[in-house]
Amino acid sequence: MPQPTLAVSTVIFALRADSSGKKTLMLPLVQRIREPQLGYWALPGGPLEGNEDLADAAARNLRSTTGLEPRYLEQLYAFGDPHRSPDQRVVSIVYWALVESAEADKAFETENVKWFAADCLPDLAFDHNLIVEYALWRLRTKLNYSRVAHGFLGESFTLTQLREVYEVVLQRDIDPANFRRSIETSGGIVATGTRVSGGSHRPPQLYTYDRSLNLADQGPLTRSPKPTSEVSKS
Amino acid sequence: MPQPTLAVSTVIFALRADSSGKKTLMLPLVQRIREPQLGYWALPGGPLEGNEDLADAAARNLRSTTGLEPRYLEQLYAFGDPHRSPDQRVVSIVYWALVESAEADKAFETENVKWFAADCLPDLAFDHNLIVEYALWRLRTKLNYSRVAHGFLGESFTLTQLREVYEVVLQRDIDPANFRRSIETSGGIVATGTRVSGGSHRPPQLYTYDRSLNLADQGPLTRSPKPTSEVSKS
DNA sequence: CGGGTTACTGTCAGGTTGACAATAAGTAAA
DNA sequence: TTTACTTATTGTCAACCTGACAGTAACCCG
Repeated sequence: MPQPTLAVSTVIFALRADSSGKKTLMLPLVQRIREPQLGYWALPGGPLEGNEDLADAAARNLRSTTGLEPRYLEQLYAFGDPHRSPDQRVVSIVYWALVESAEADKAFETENVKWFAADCLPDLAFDHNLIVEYALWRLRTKLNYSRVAHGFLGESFTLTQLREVYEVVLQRDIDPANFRRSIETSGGIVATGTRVSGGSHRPPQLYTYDRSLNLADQGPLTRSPKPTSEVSKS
Repeated sequence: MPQPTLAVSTVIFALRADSSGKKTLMLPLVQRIREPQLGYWALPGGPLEGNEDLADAAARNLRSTTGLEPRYLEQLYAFGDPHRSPDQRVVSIVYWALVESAEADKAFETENVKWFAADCLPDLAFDHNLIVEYALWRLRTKLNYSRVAHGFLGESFTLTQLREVYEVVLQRDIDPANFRRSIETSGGIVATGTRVSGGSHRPPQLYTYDRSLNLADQGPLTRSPKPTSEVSKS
């Protein structure tokens, strides 16, 4: 009895402007260029190579698909239903990733790679609709109790930018005052002191995530934060 | 380049009396009878067979290890570090399971299968210490926002039994009055009307989990509850 | 300098939570 | 039979958290 084929795929999320210009949660898909499911859109993925860690394999095909580095990468689930691929048995270990908005706009798009709005997908290859649905659920759930939101943003950001991430992903308006309070009390964020001028309004302050805290919330699996010499600075 | 070997293992939890008679969170381990890591204790597991779903494979080796049916079974994580097994590349898809206390006591124990207290394990084979640590973290985390606790109990139970599950797993005392209130308001539990007599105190009421709700909390992955004809009963 | 816009602070009512007092309903001992 | 003991169950209260929203601050632009 042959061993099942092992593949690694990734659900890549970014906030980008959709066709109407509104910031939307989007993900890149690739069009299948061979059977089975030729022509269908699918999650980027491929076989596990050589001596590569699972997460590295995910990062690699994220890079080859979008040309970008993920700011957040986490294992989602292993899908192994015997009939999820018509011909041969394939077990897919799926990761989900967040990439920064600013850079995601620079990502290449080709004939066979397109970005789709996460809540408005066509029929995808295999069980990939279910996979995306689950990734979306995980992202939304996790936004509420951990700090994944920074995966969509750059090094520093205003509270309004951070709030916008929540609003777009959770699809509801959030009171700016209450948002500020809850973020400030739950900690993990540090004011840089610098402000963004230029808007025709009071200039907002820039914040950074506190790297001395590790709130990725994966328990014992979390790689311990690299020992930065900055810890003693404050 | 050979495909990595794919294996399925399971962390099985049950509440059982330890040597001193105290209810403890325990798990069964098997002793390795071949290289690599001969003699070390390890999680029960084995290769994926034929046309079997991943969860079925986990359930199968849970049955063959403990002789019991799990009351709860969920995928934990796929471990694929290239060096986790010395000789060949093995990717393990690990599940975690809860079995009912009453029955767990009937489970067979042999020379090569023993139960260990979850918080007091020897050095295990491969990366299995890390795996158990993560499973334990997941169990404790999940106890707080979902209804997994019933996986340790039978069909019906008193609130004290339910509370005891929380106390043993989370290793802290819980106020019975507050526990009752929080369980009652969060719902999902139904009084059966019958009481347990025999104790030298006021007889407690028996409760059942409300099967019409699905609070396993796996989002879209949750198999929808079997359409029972009982739904229309109430 | 005044209007427009967003940043930020303050307040208040309602809900939730933990600590703990009080009562209920059994068994067992006196 | 009455009292003691044990757990079940209900009630109360203060501290805290949250959502709604009013009010002030600081910038740009005309």
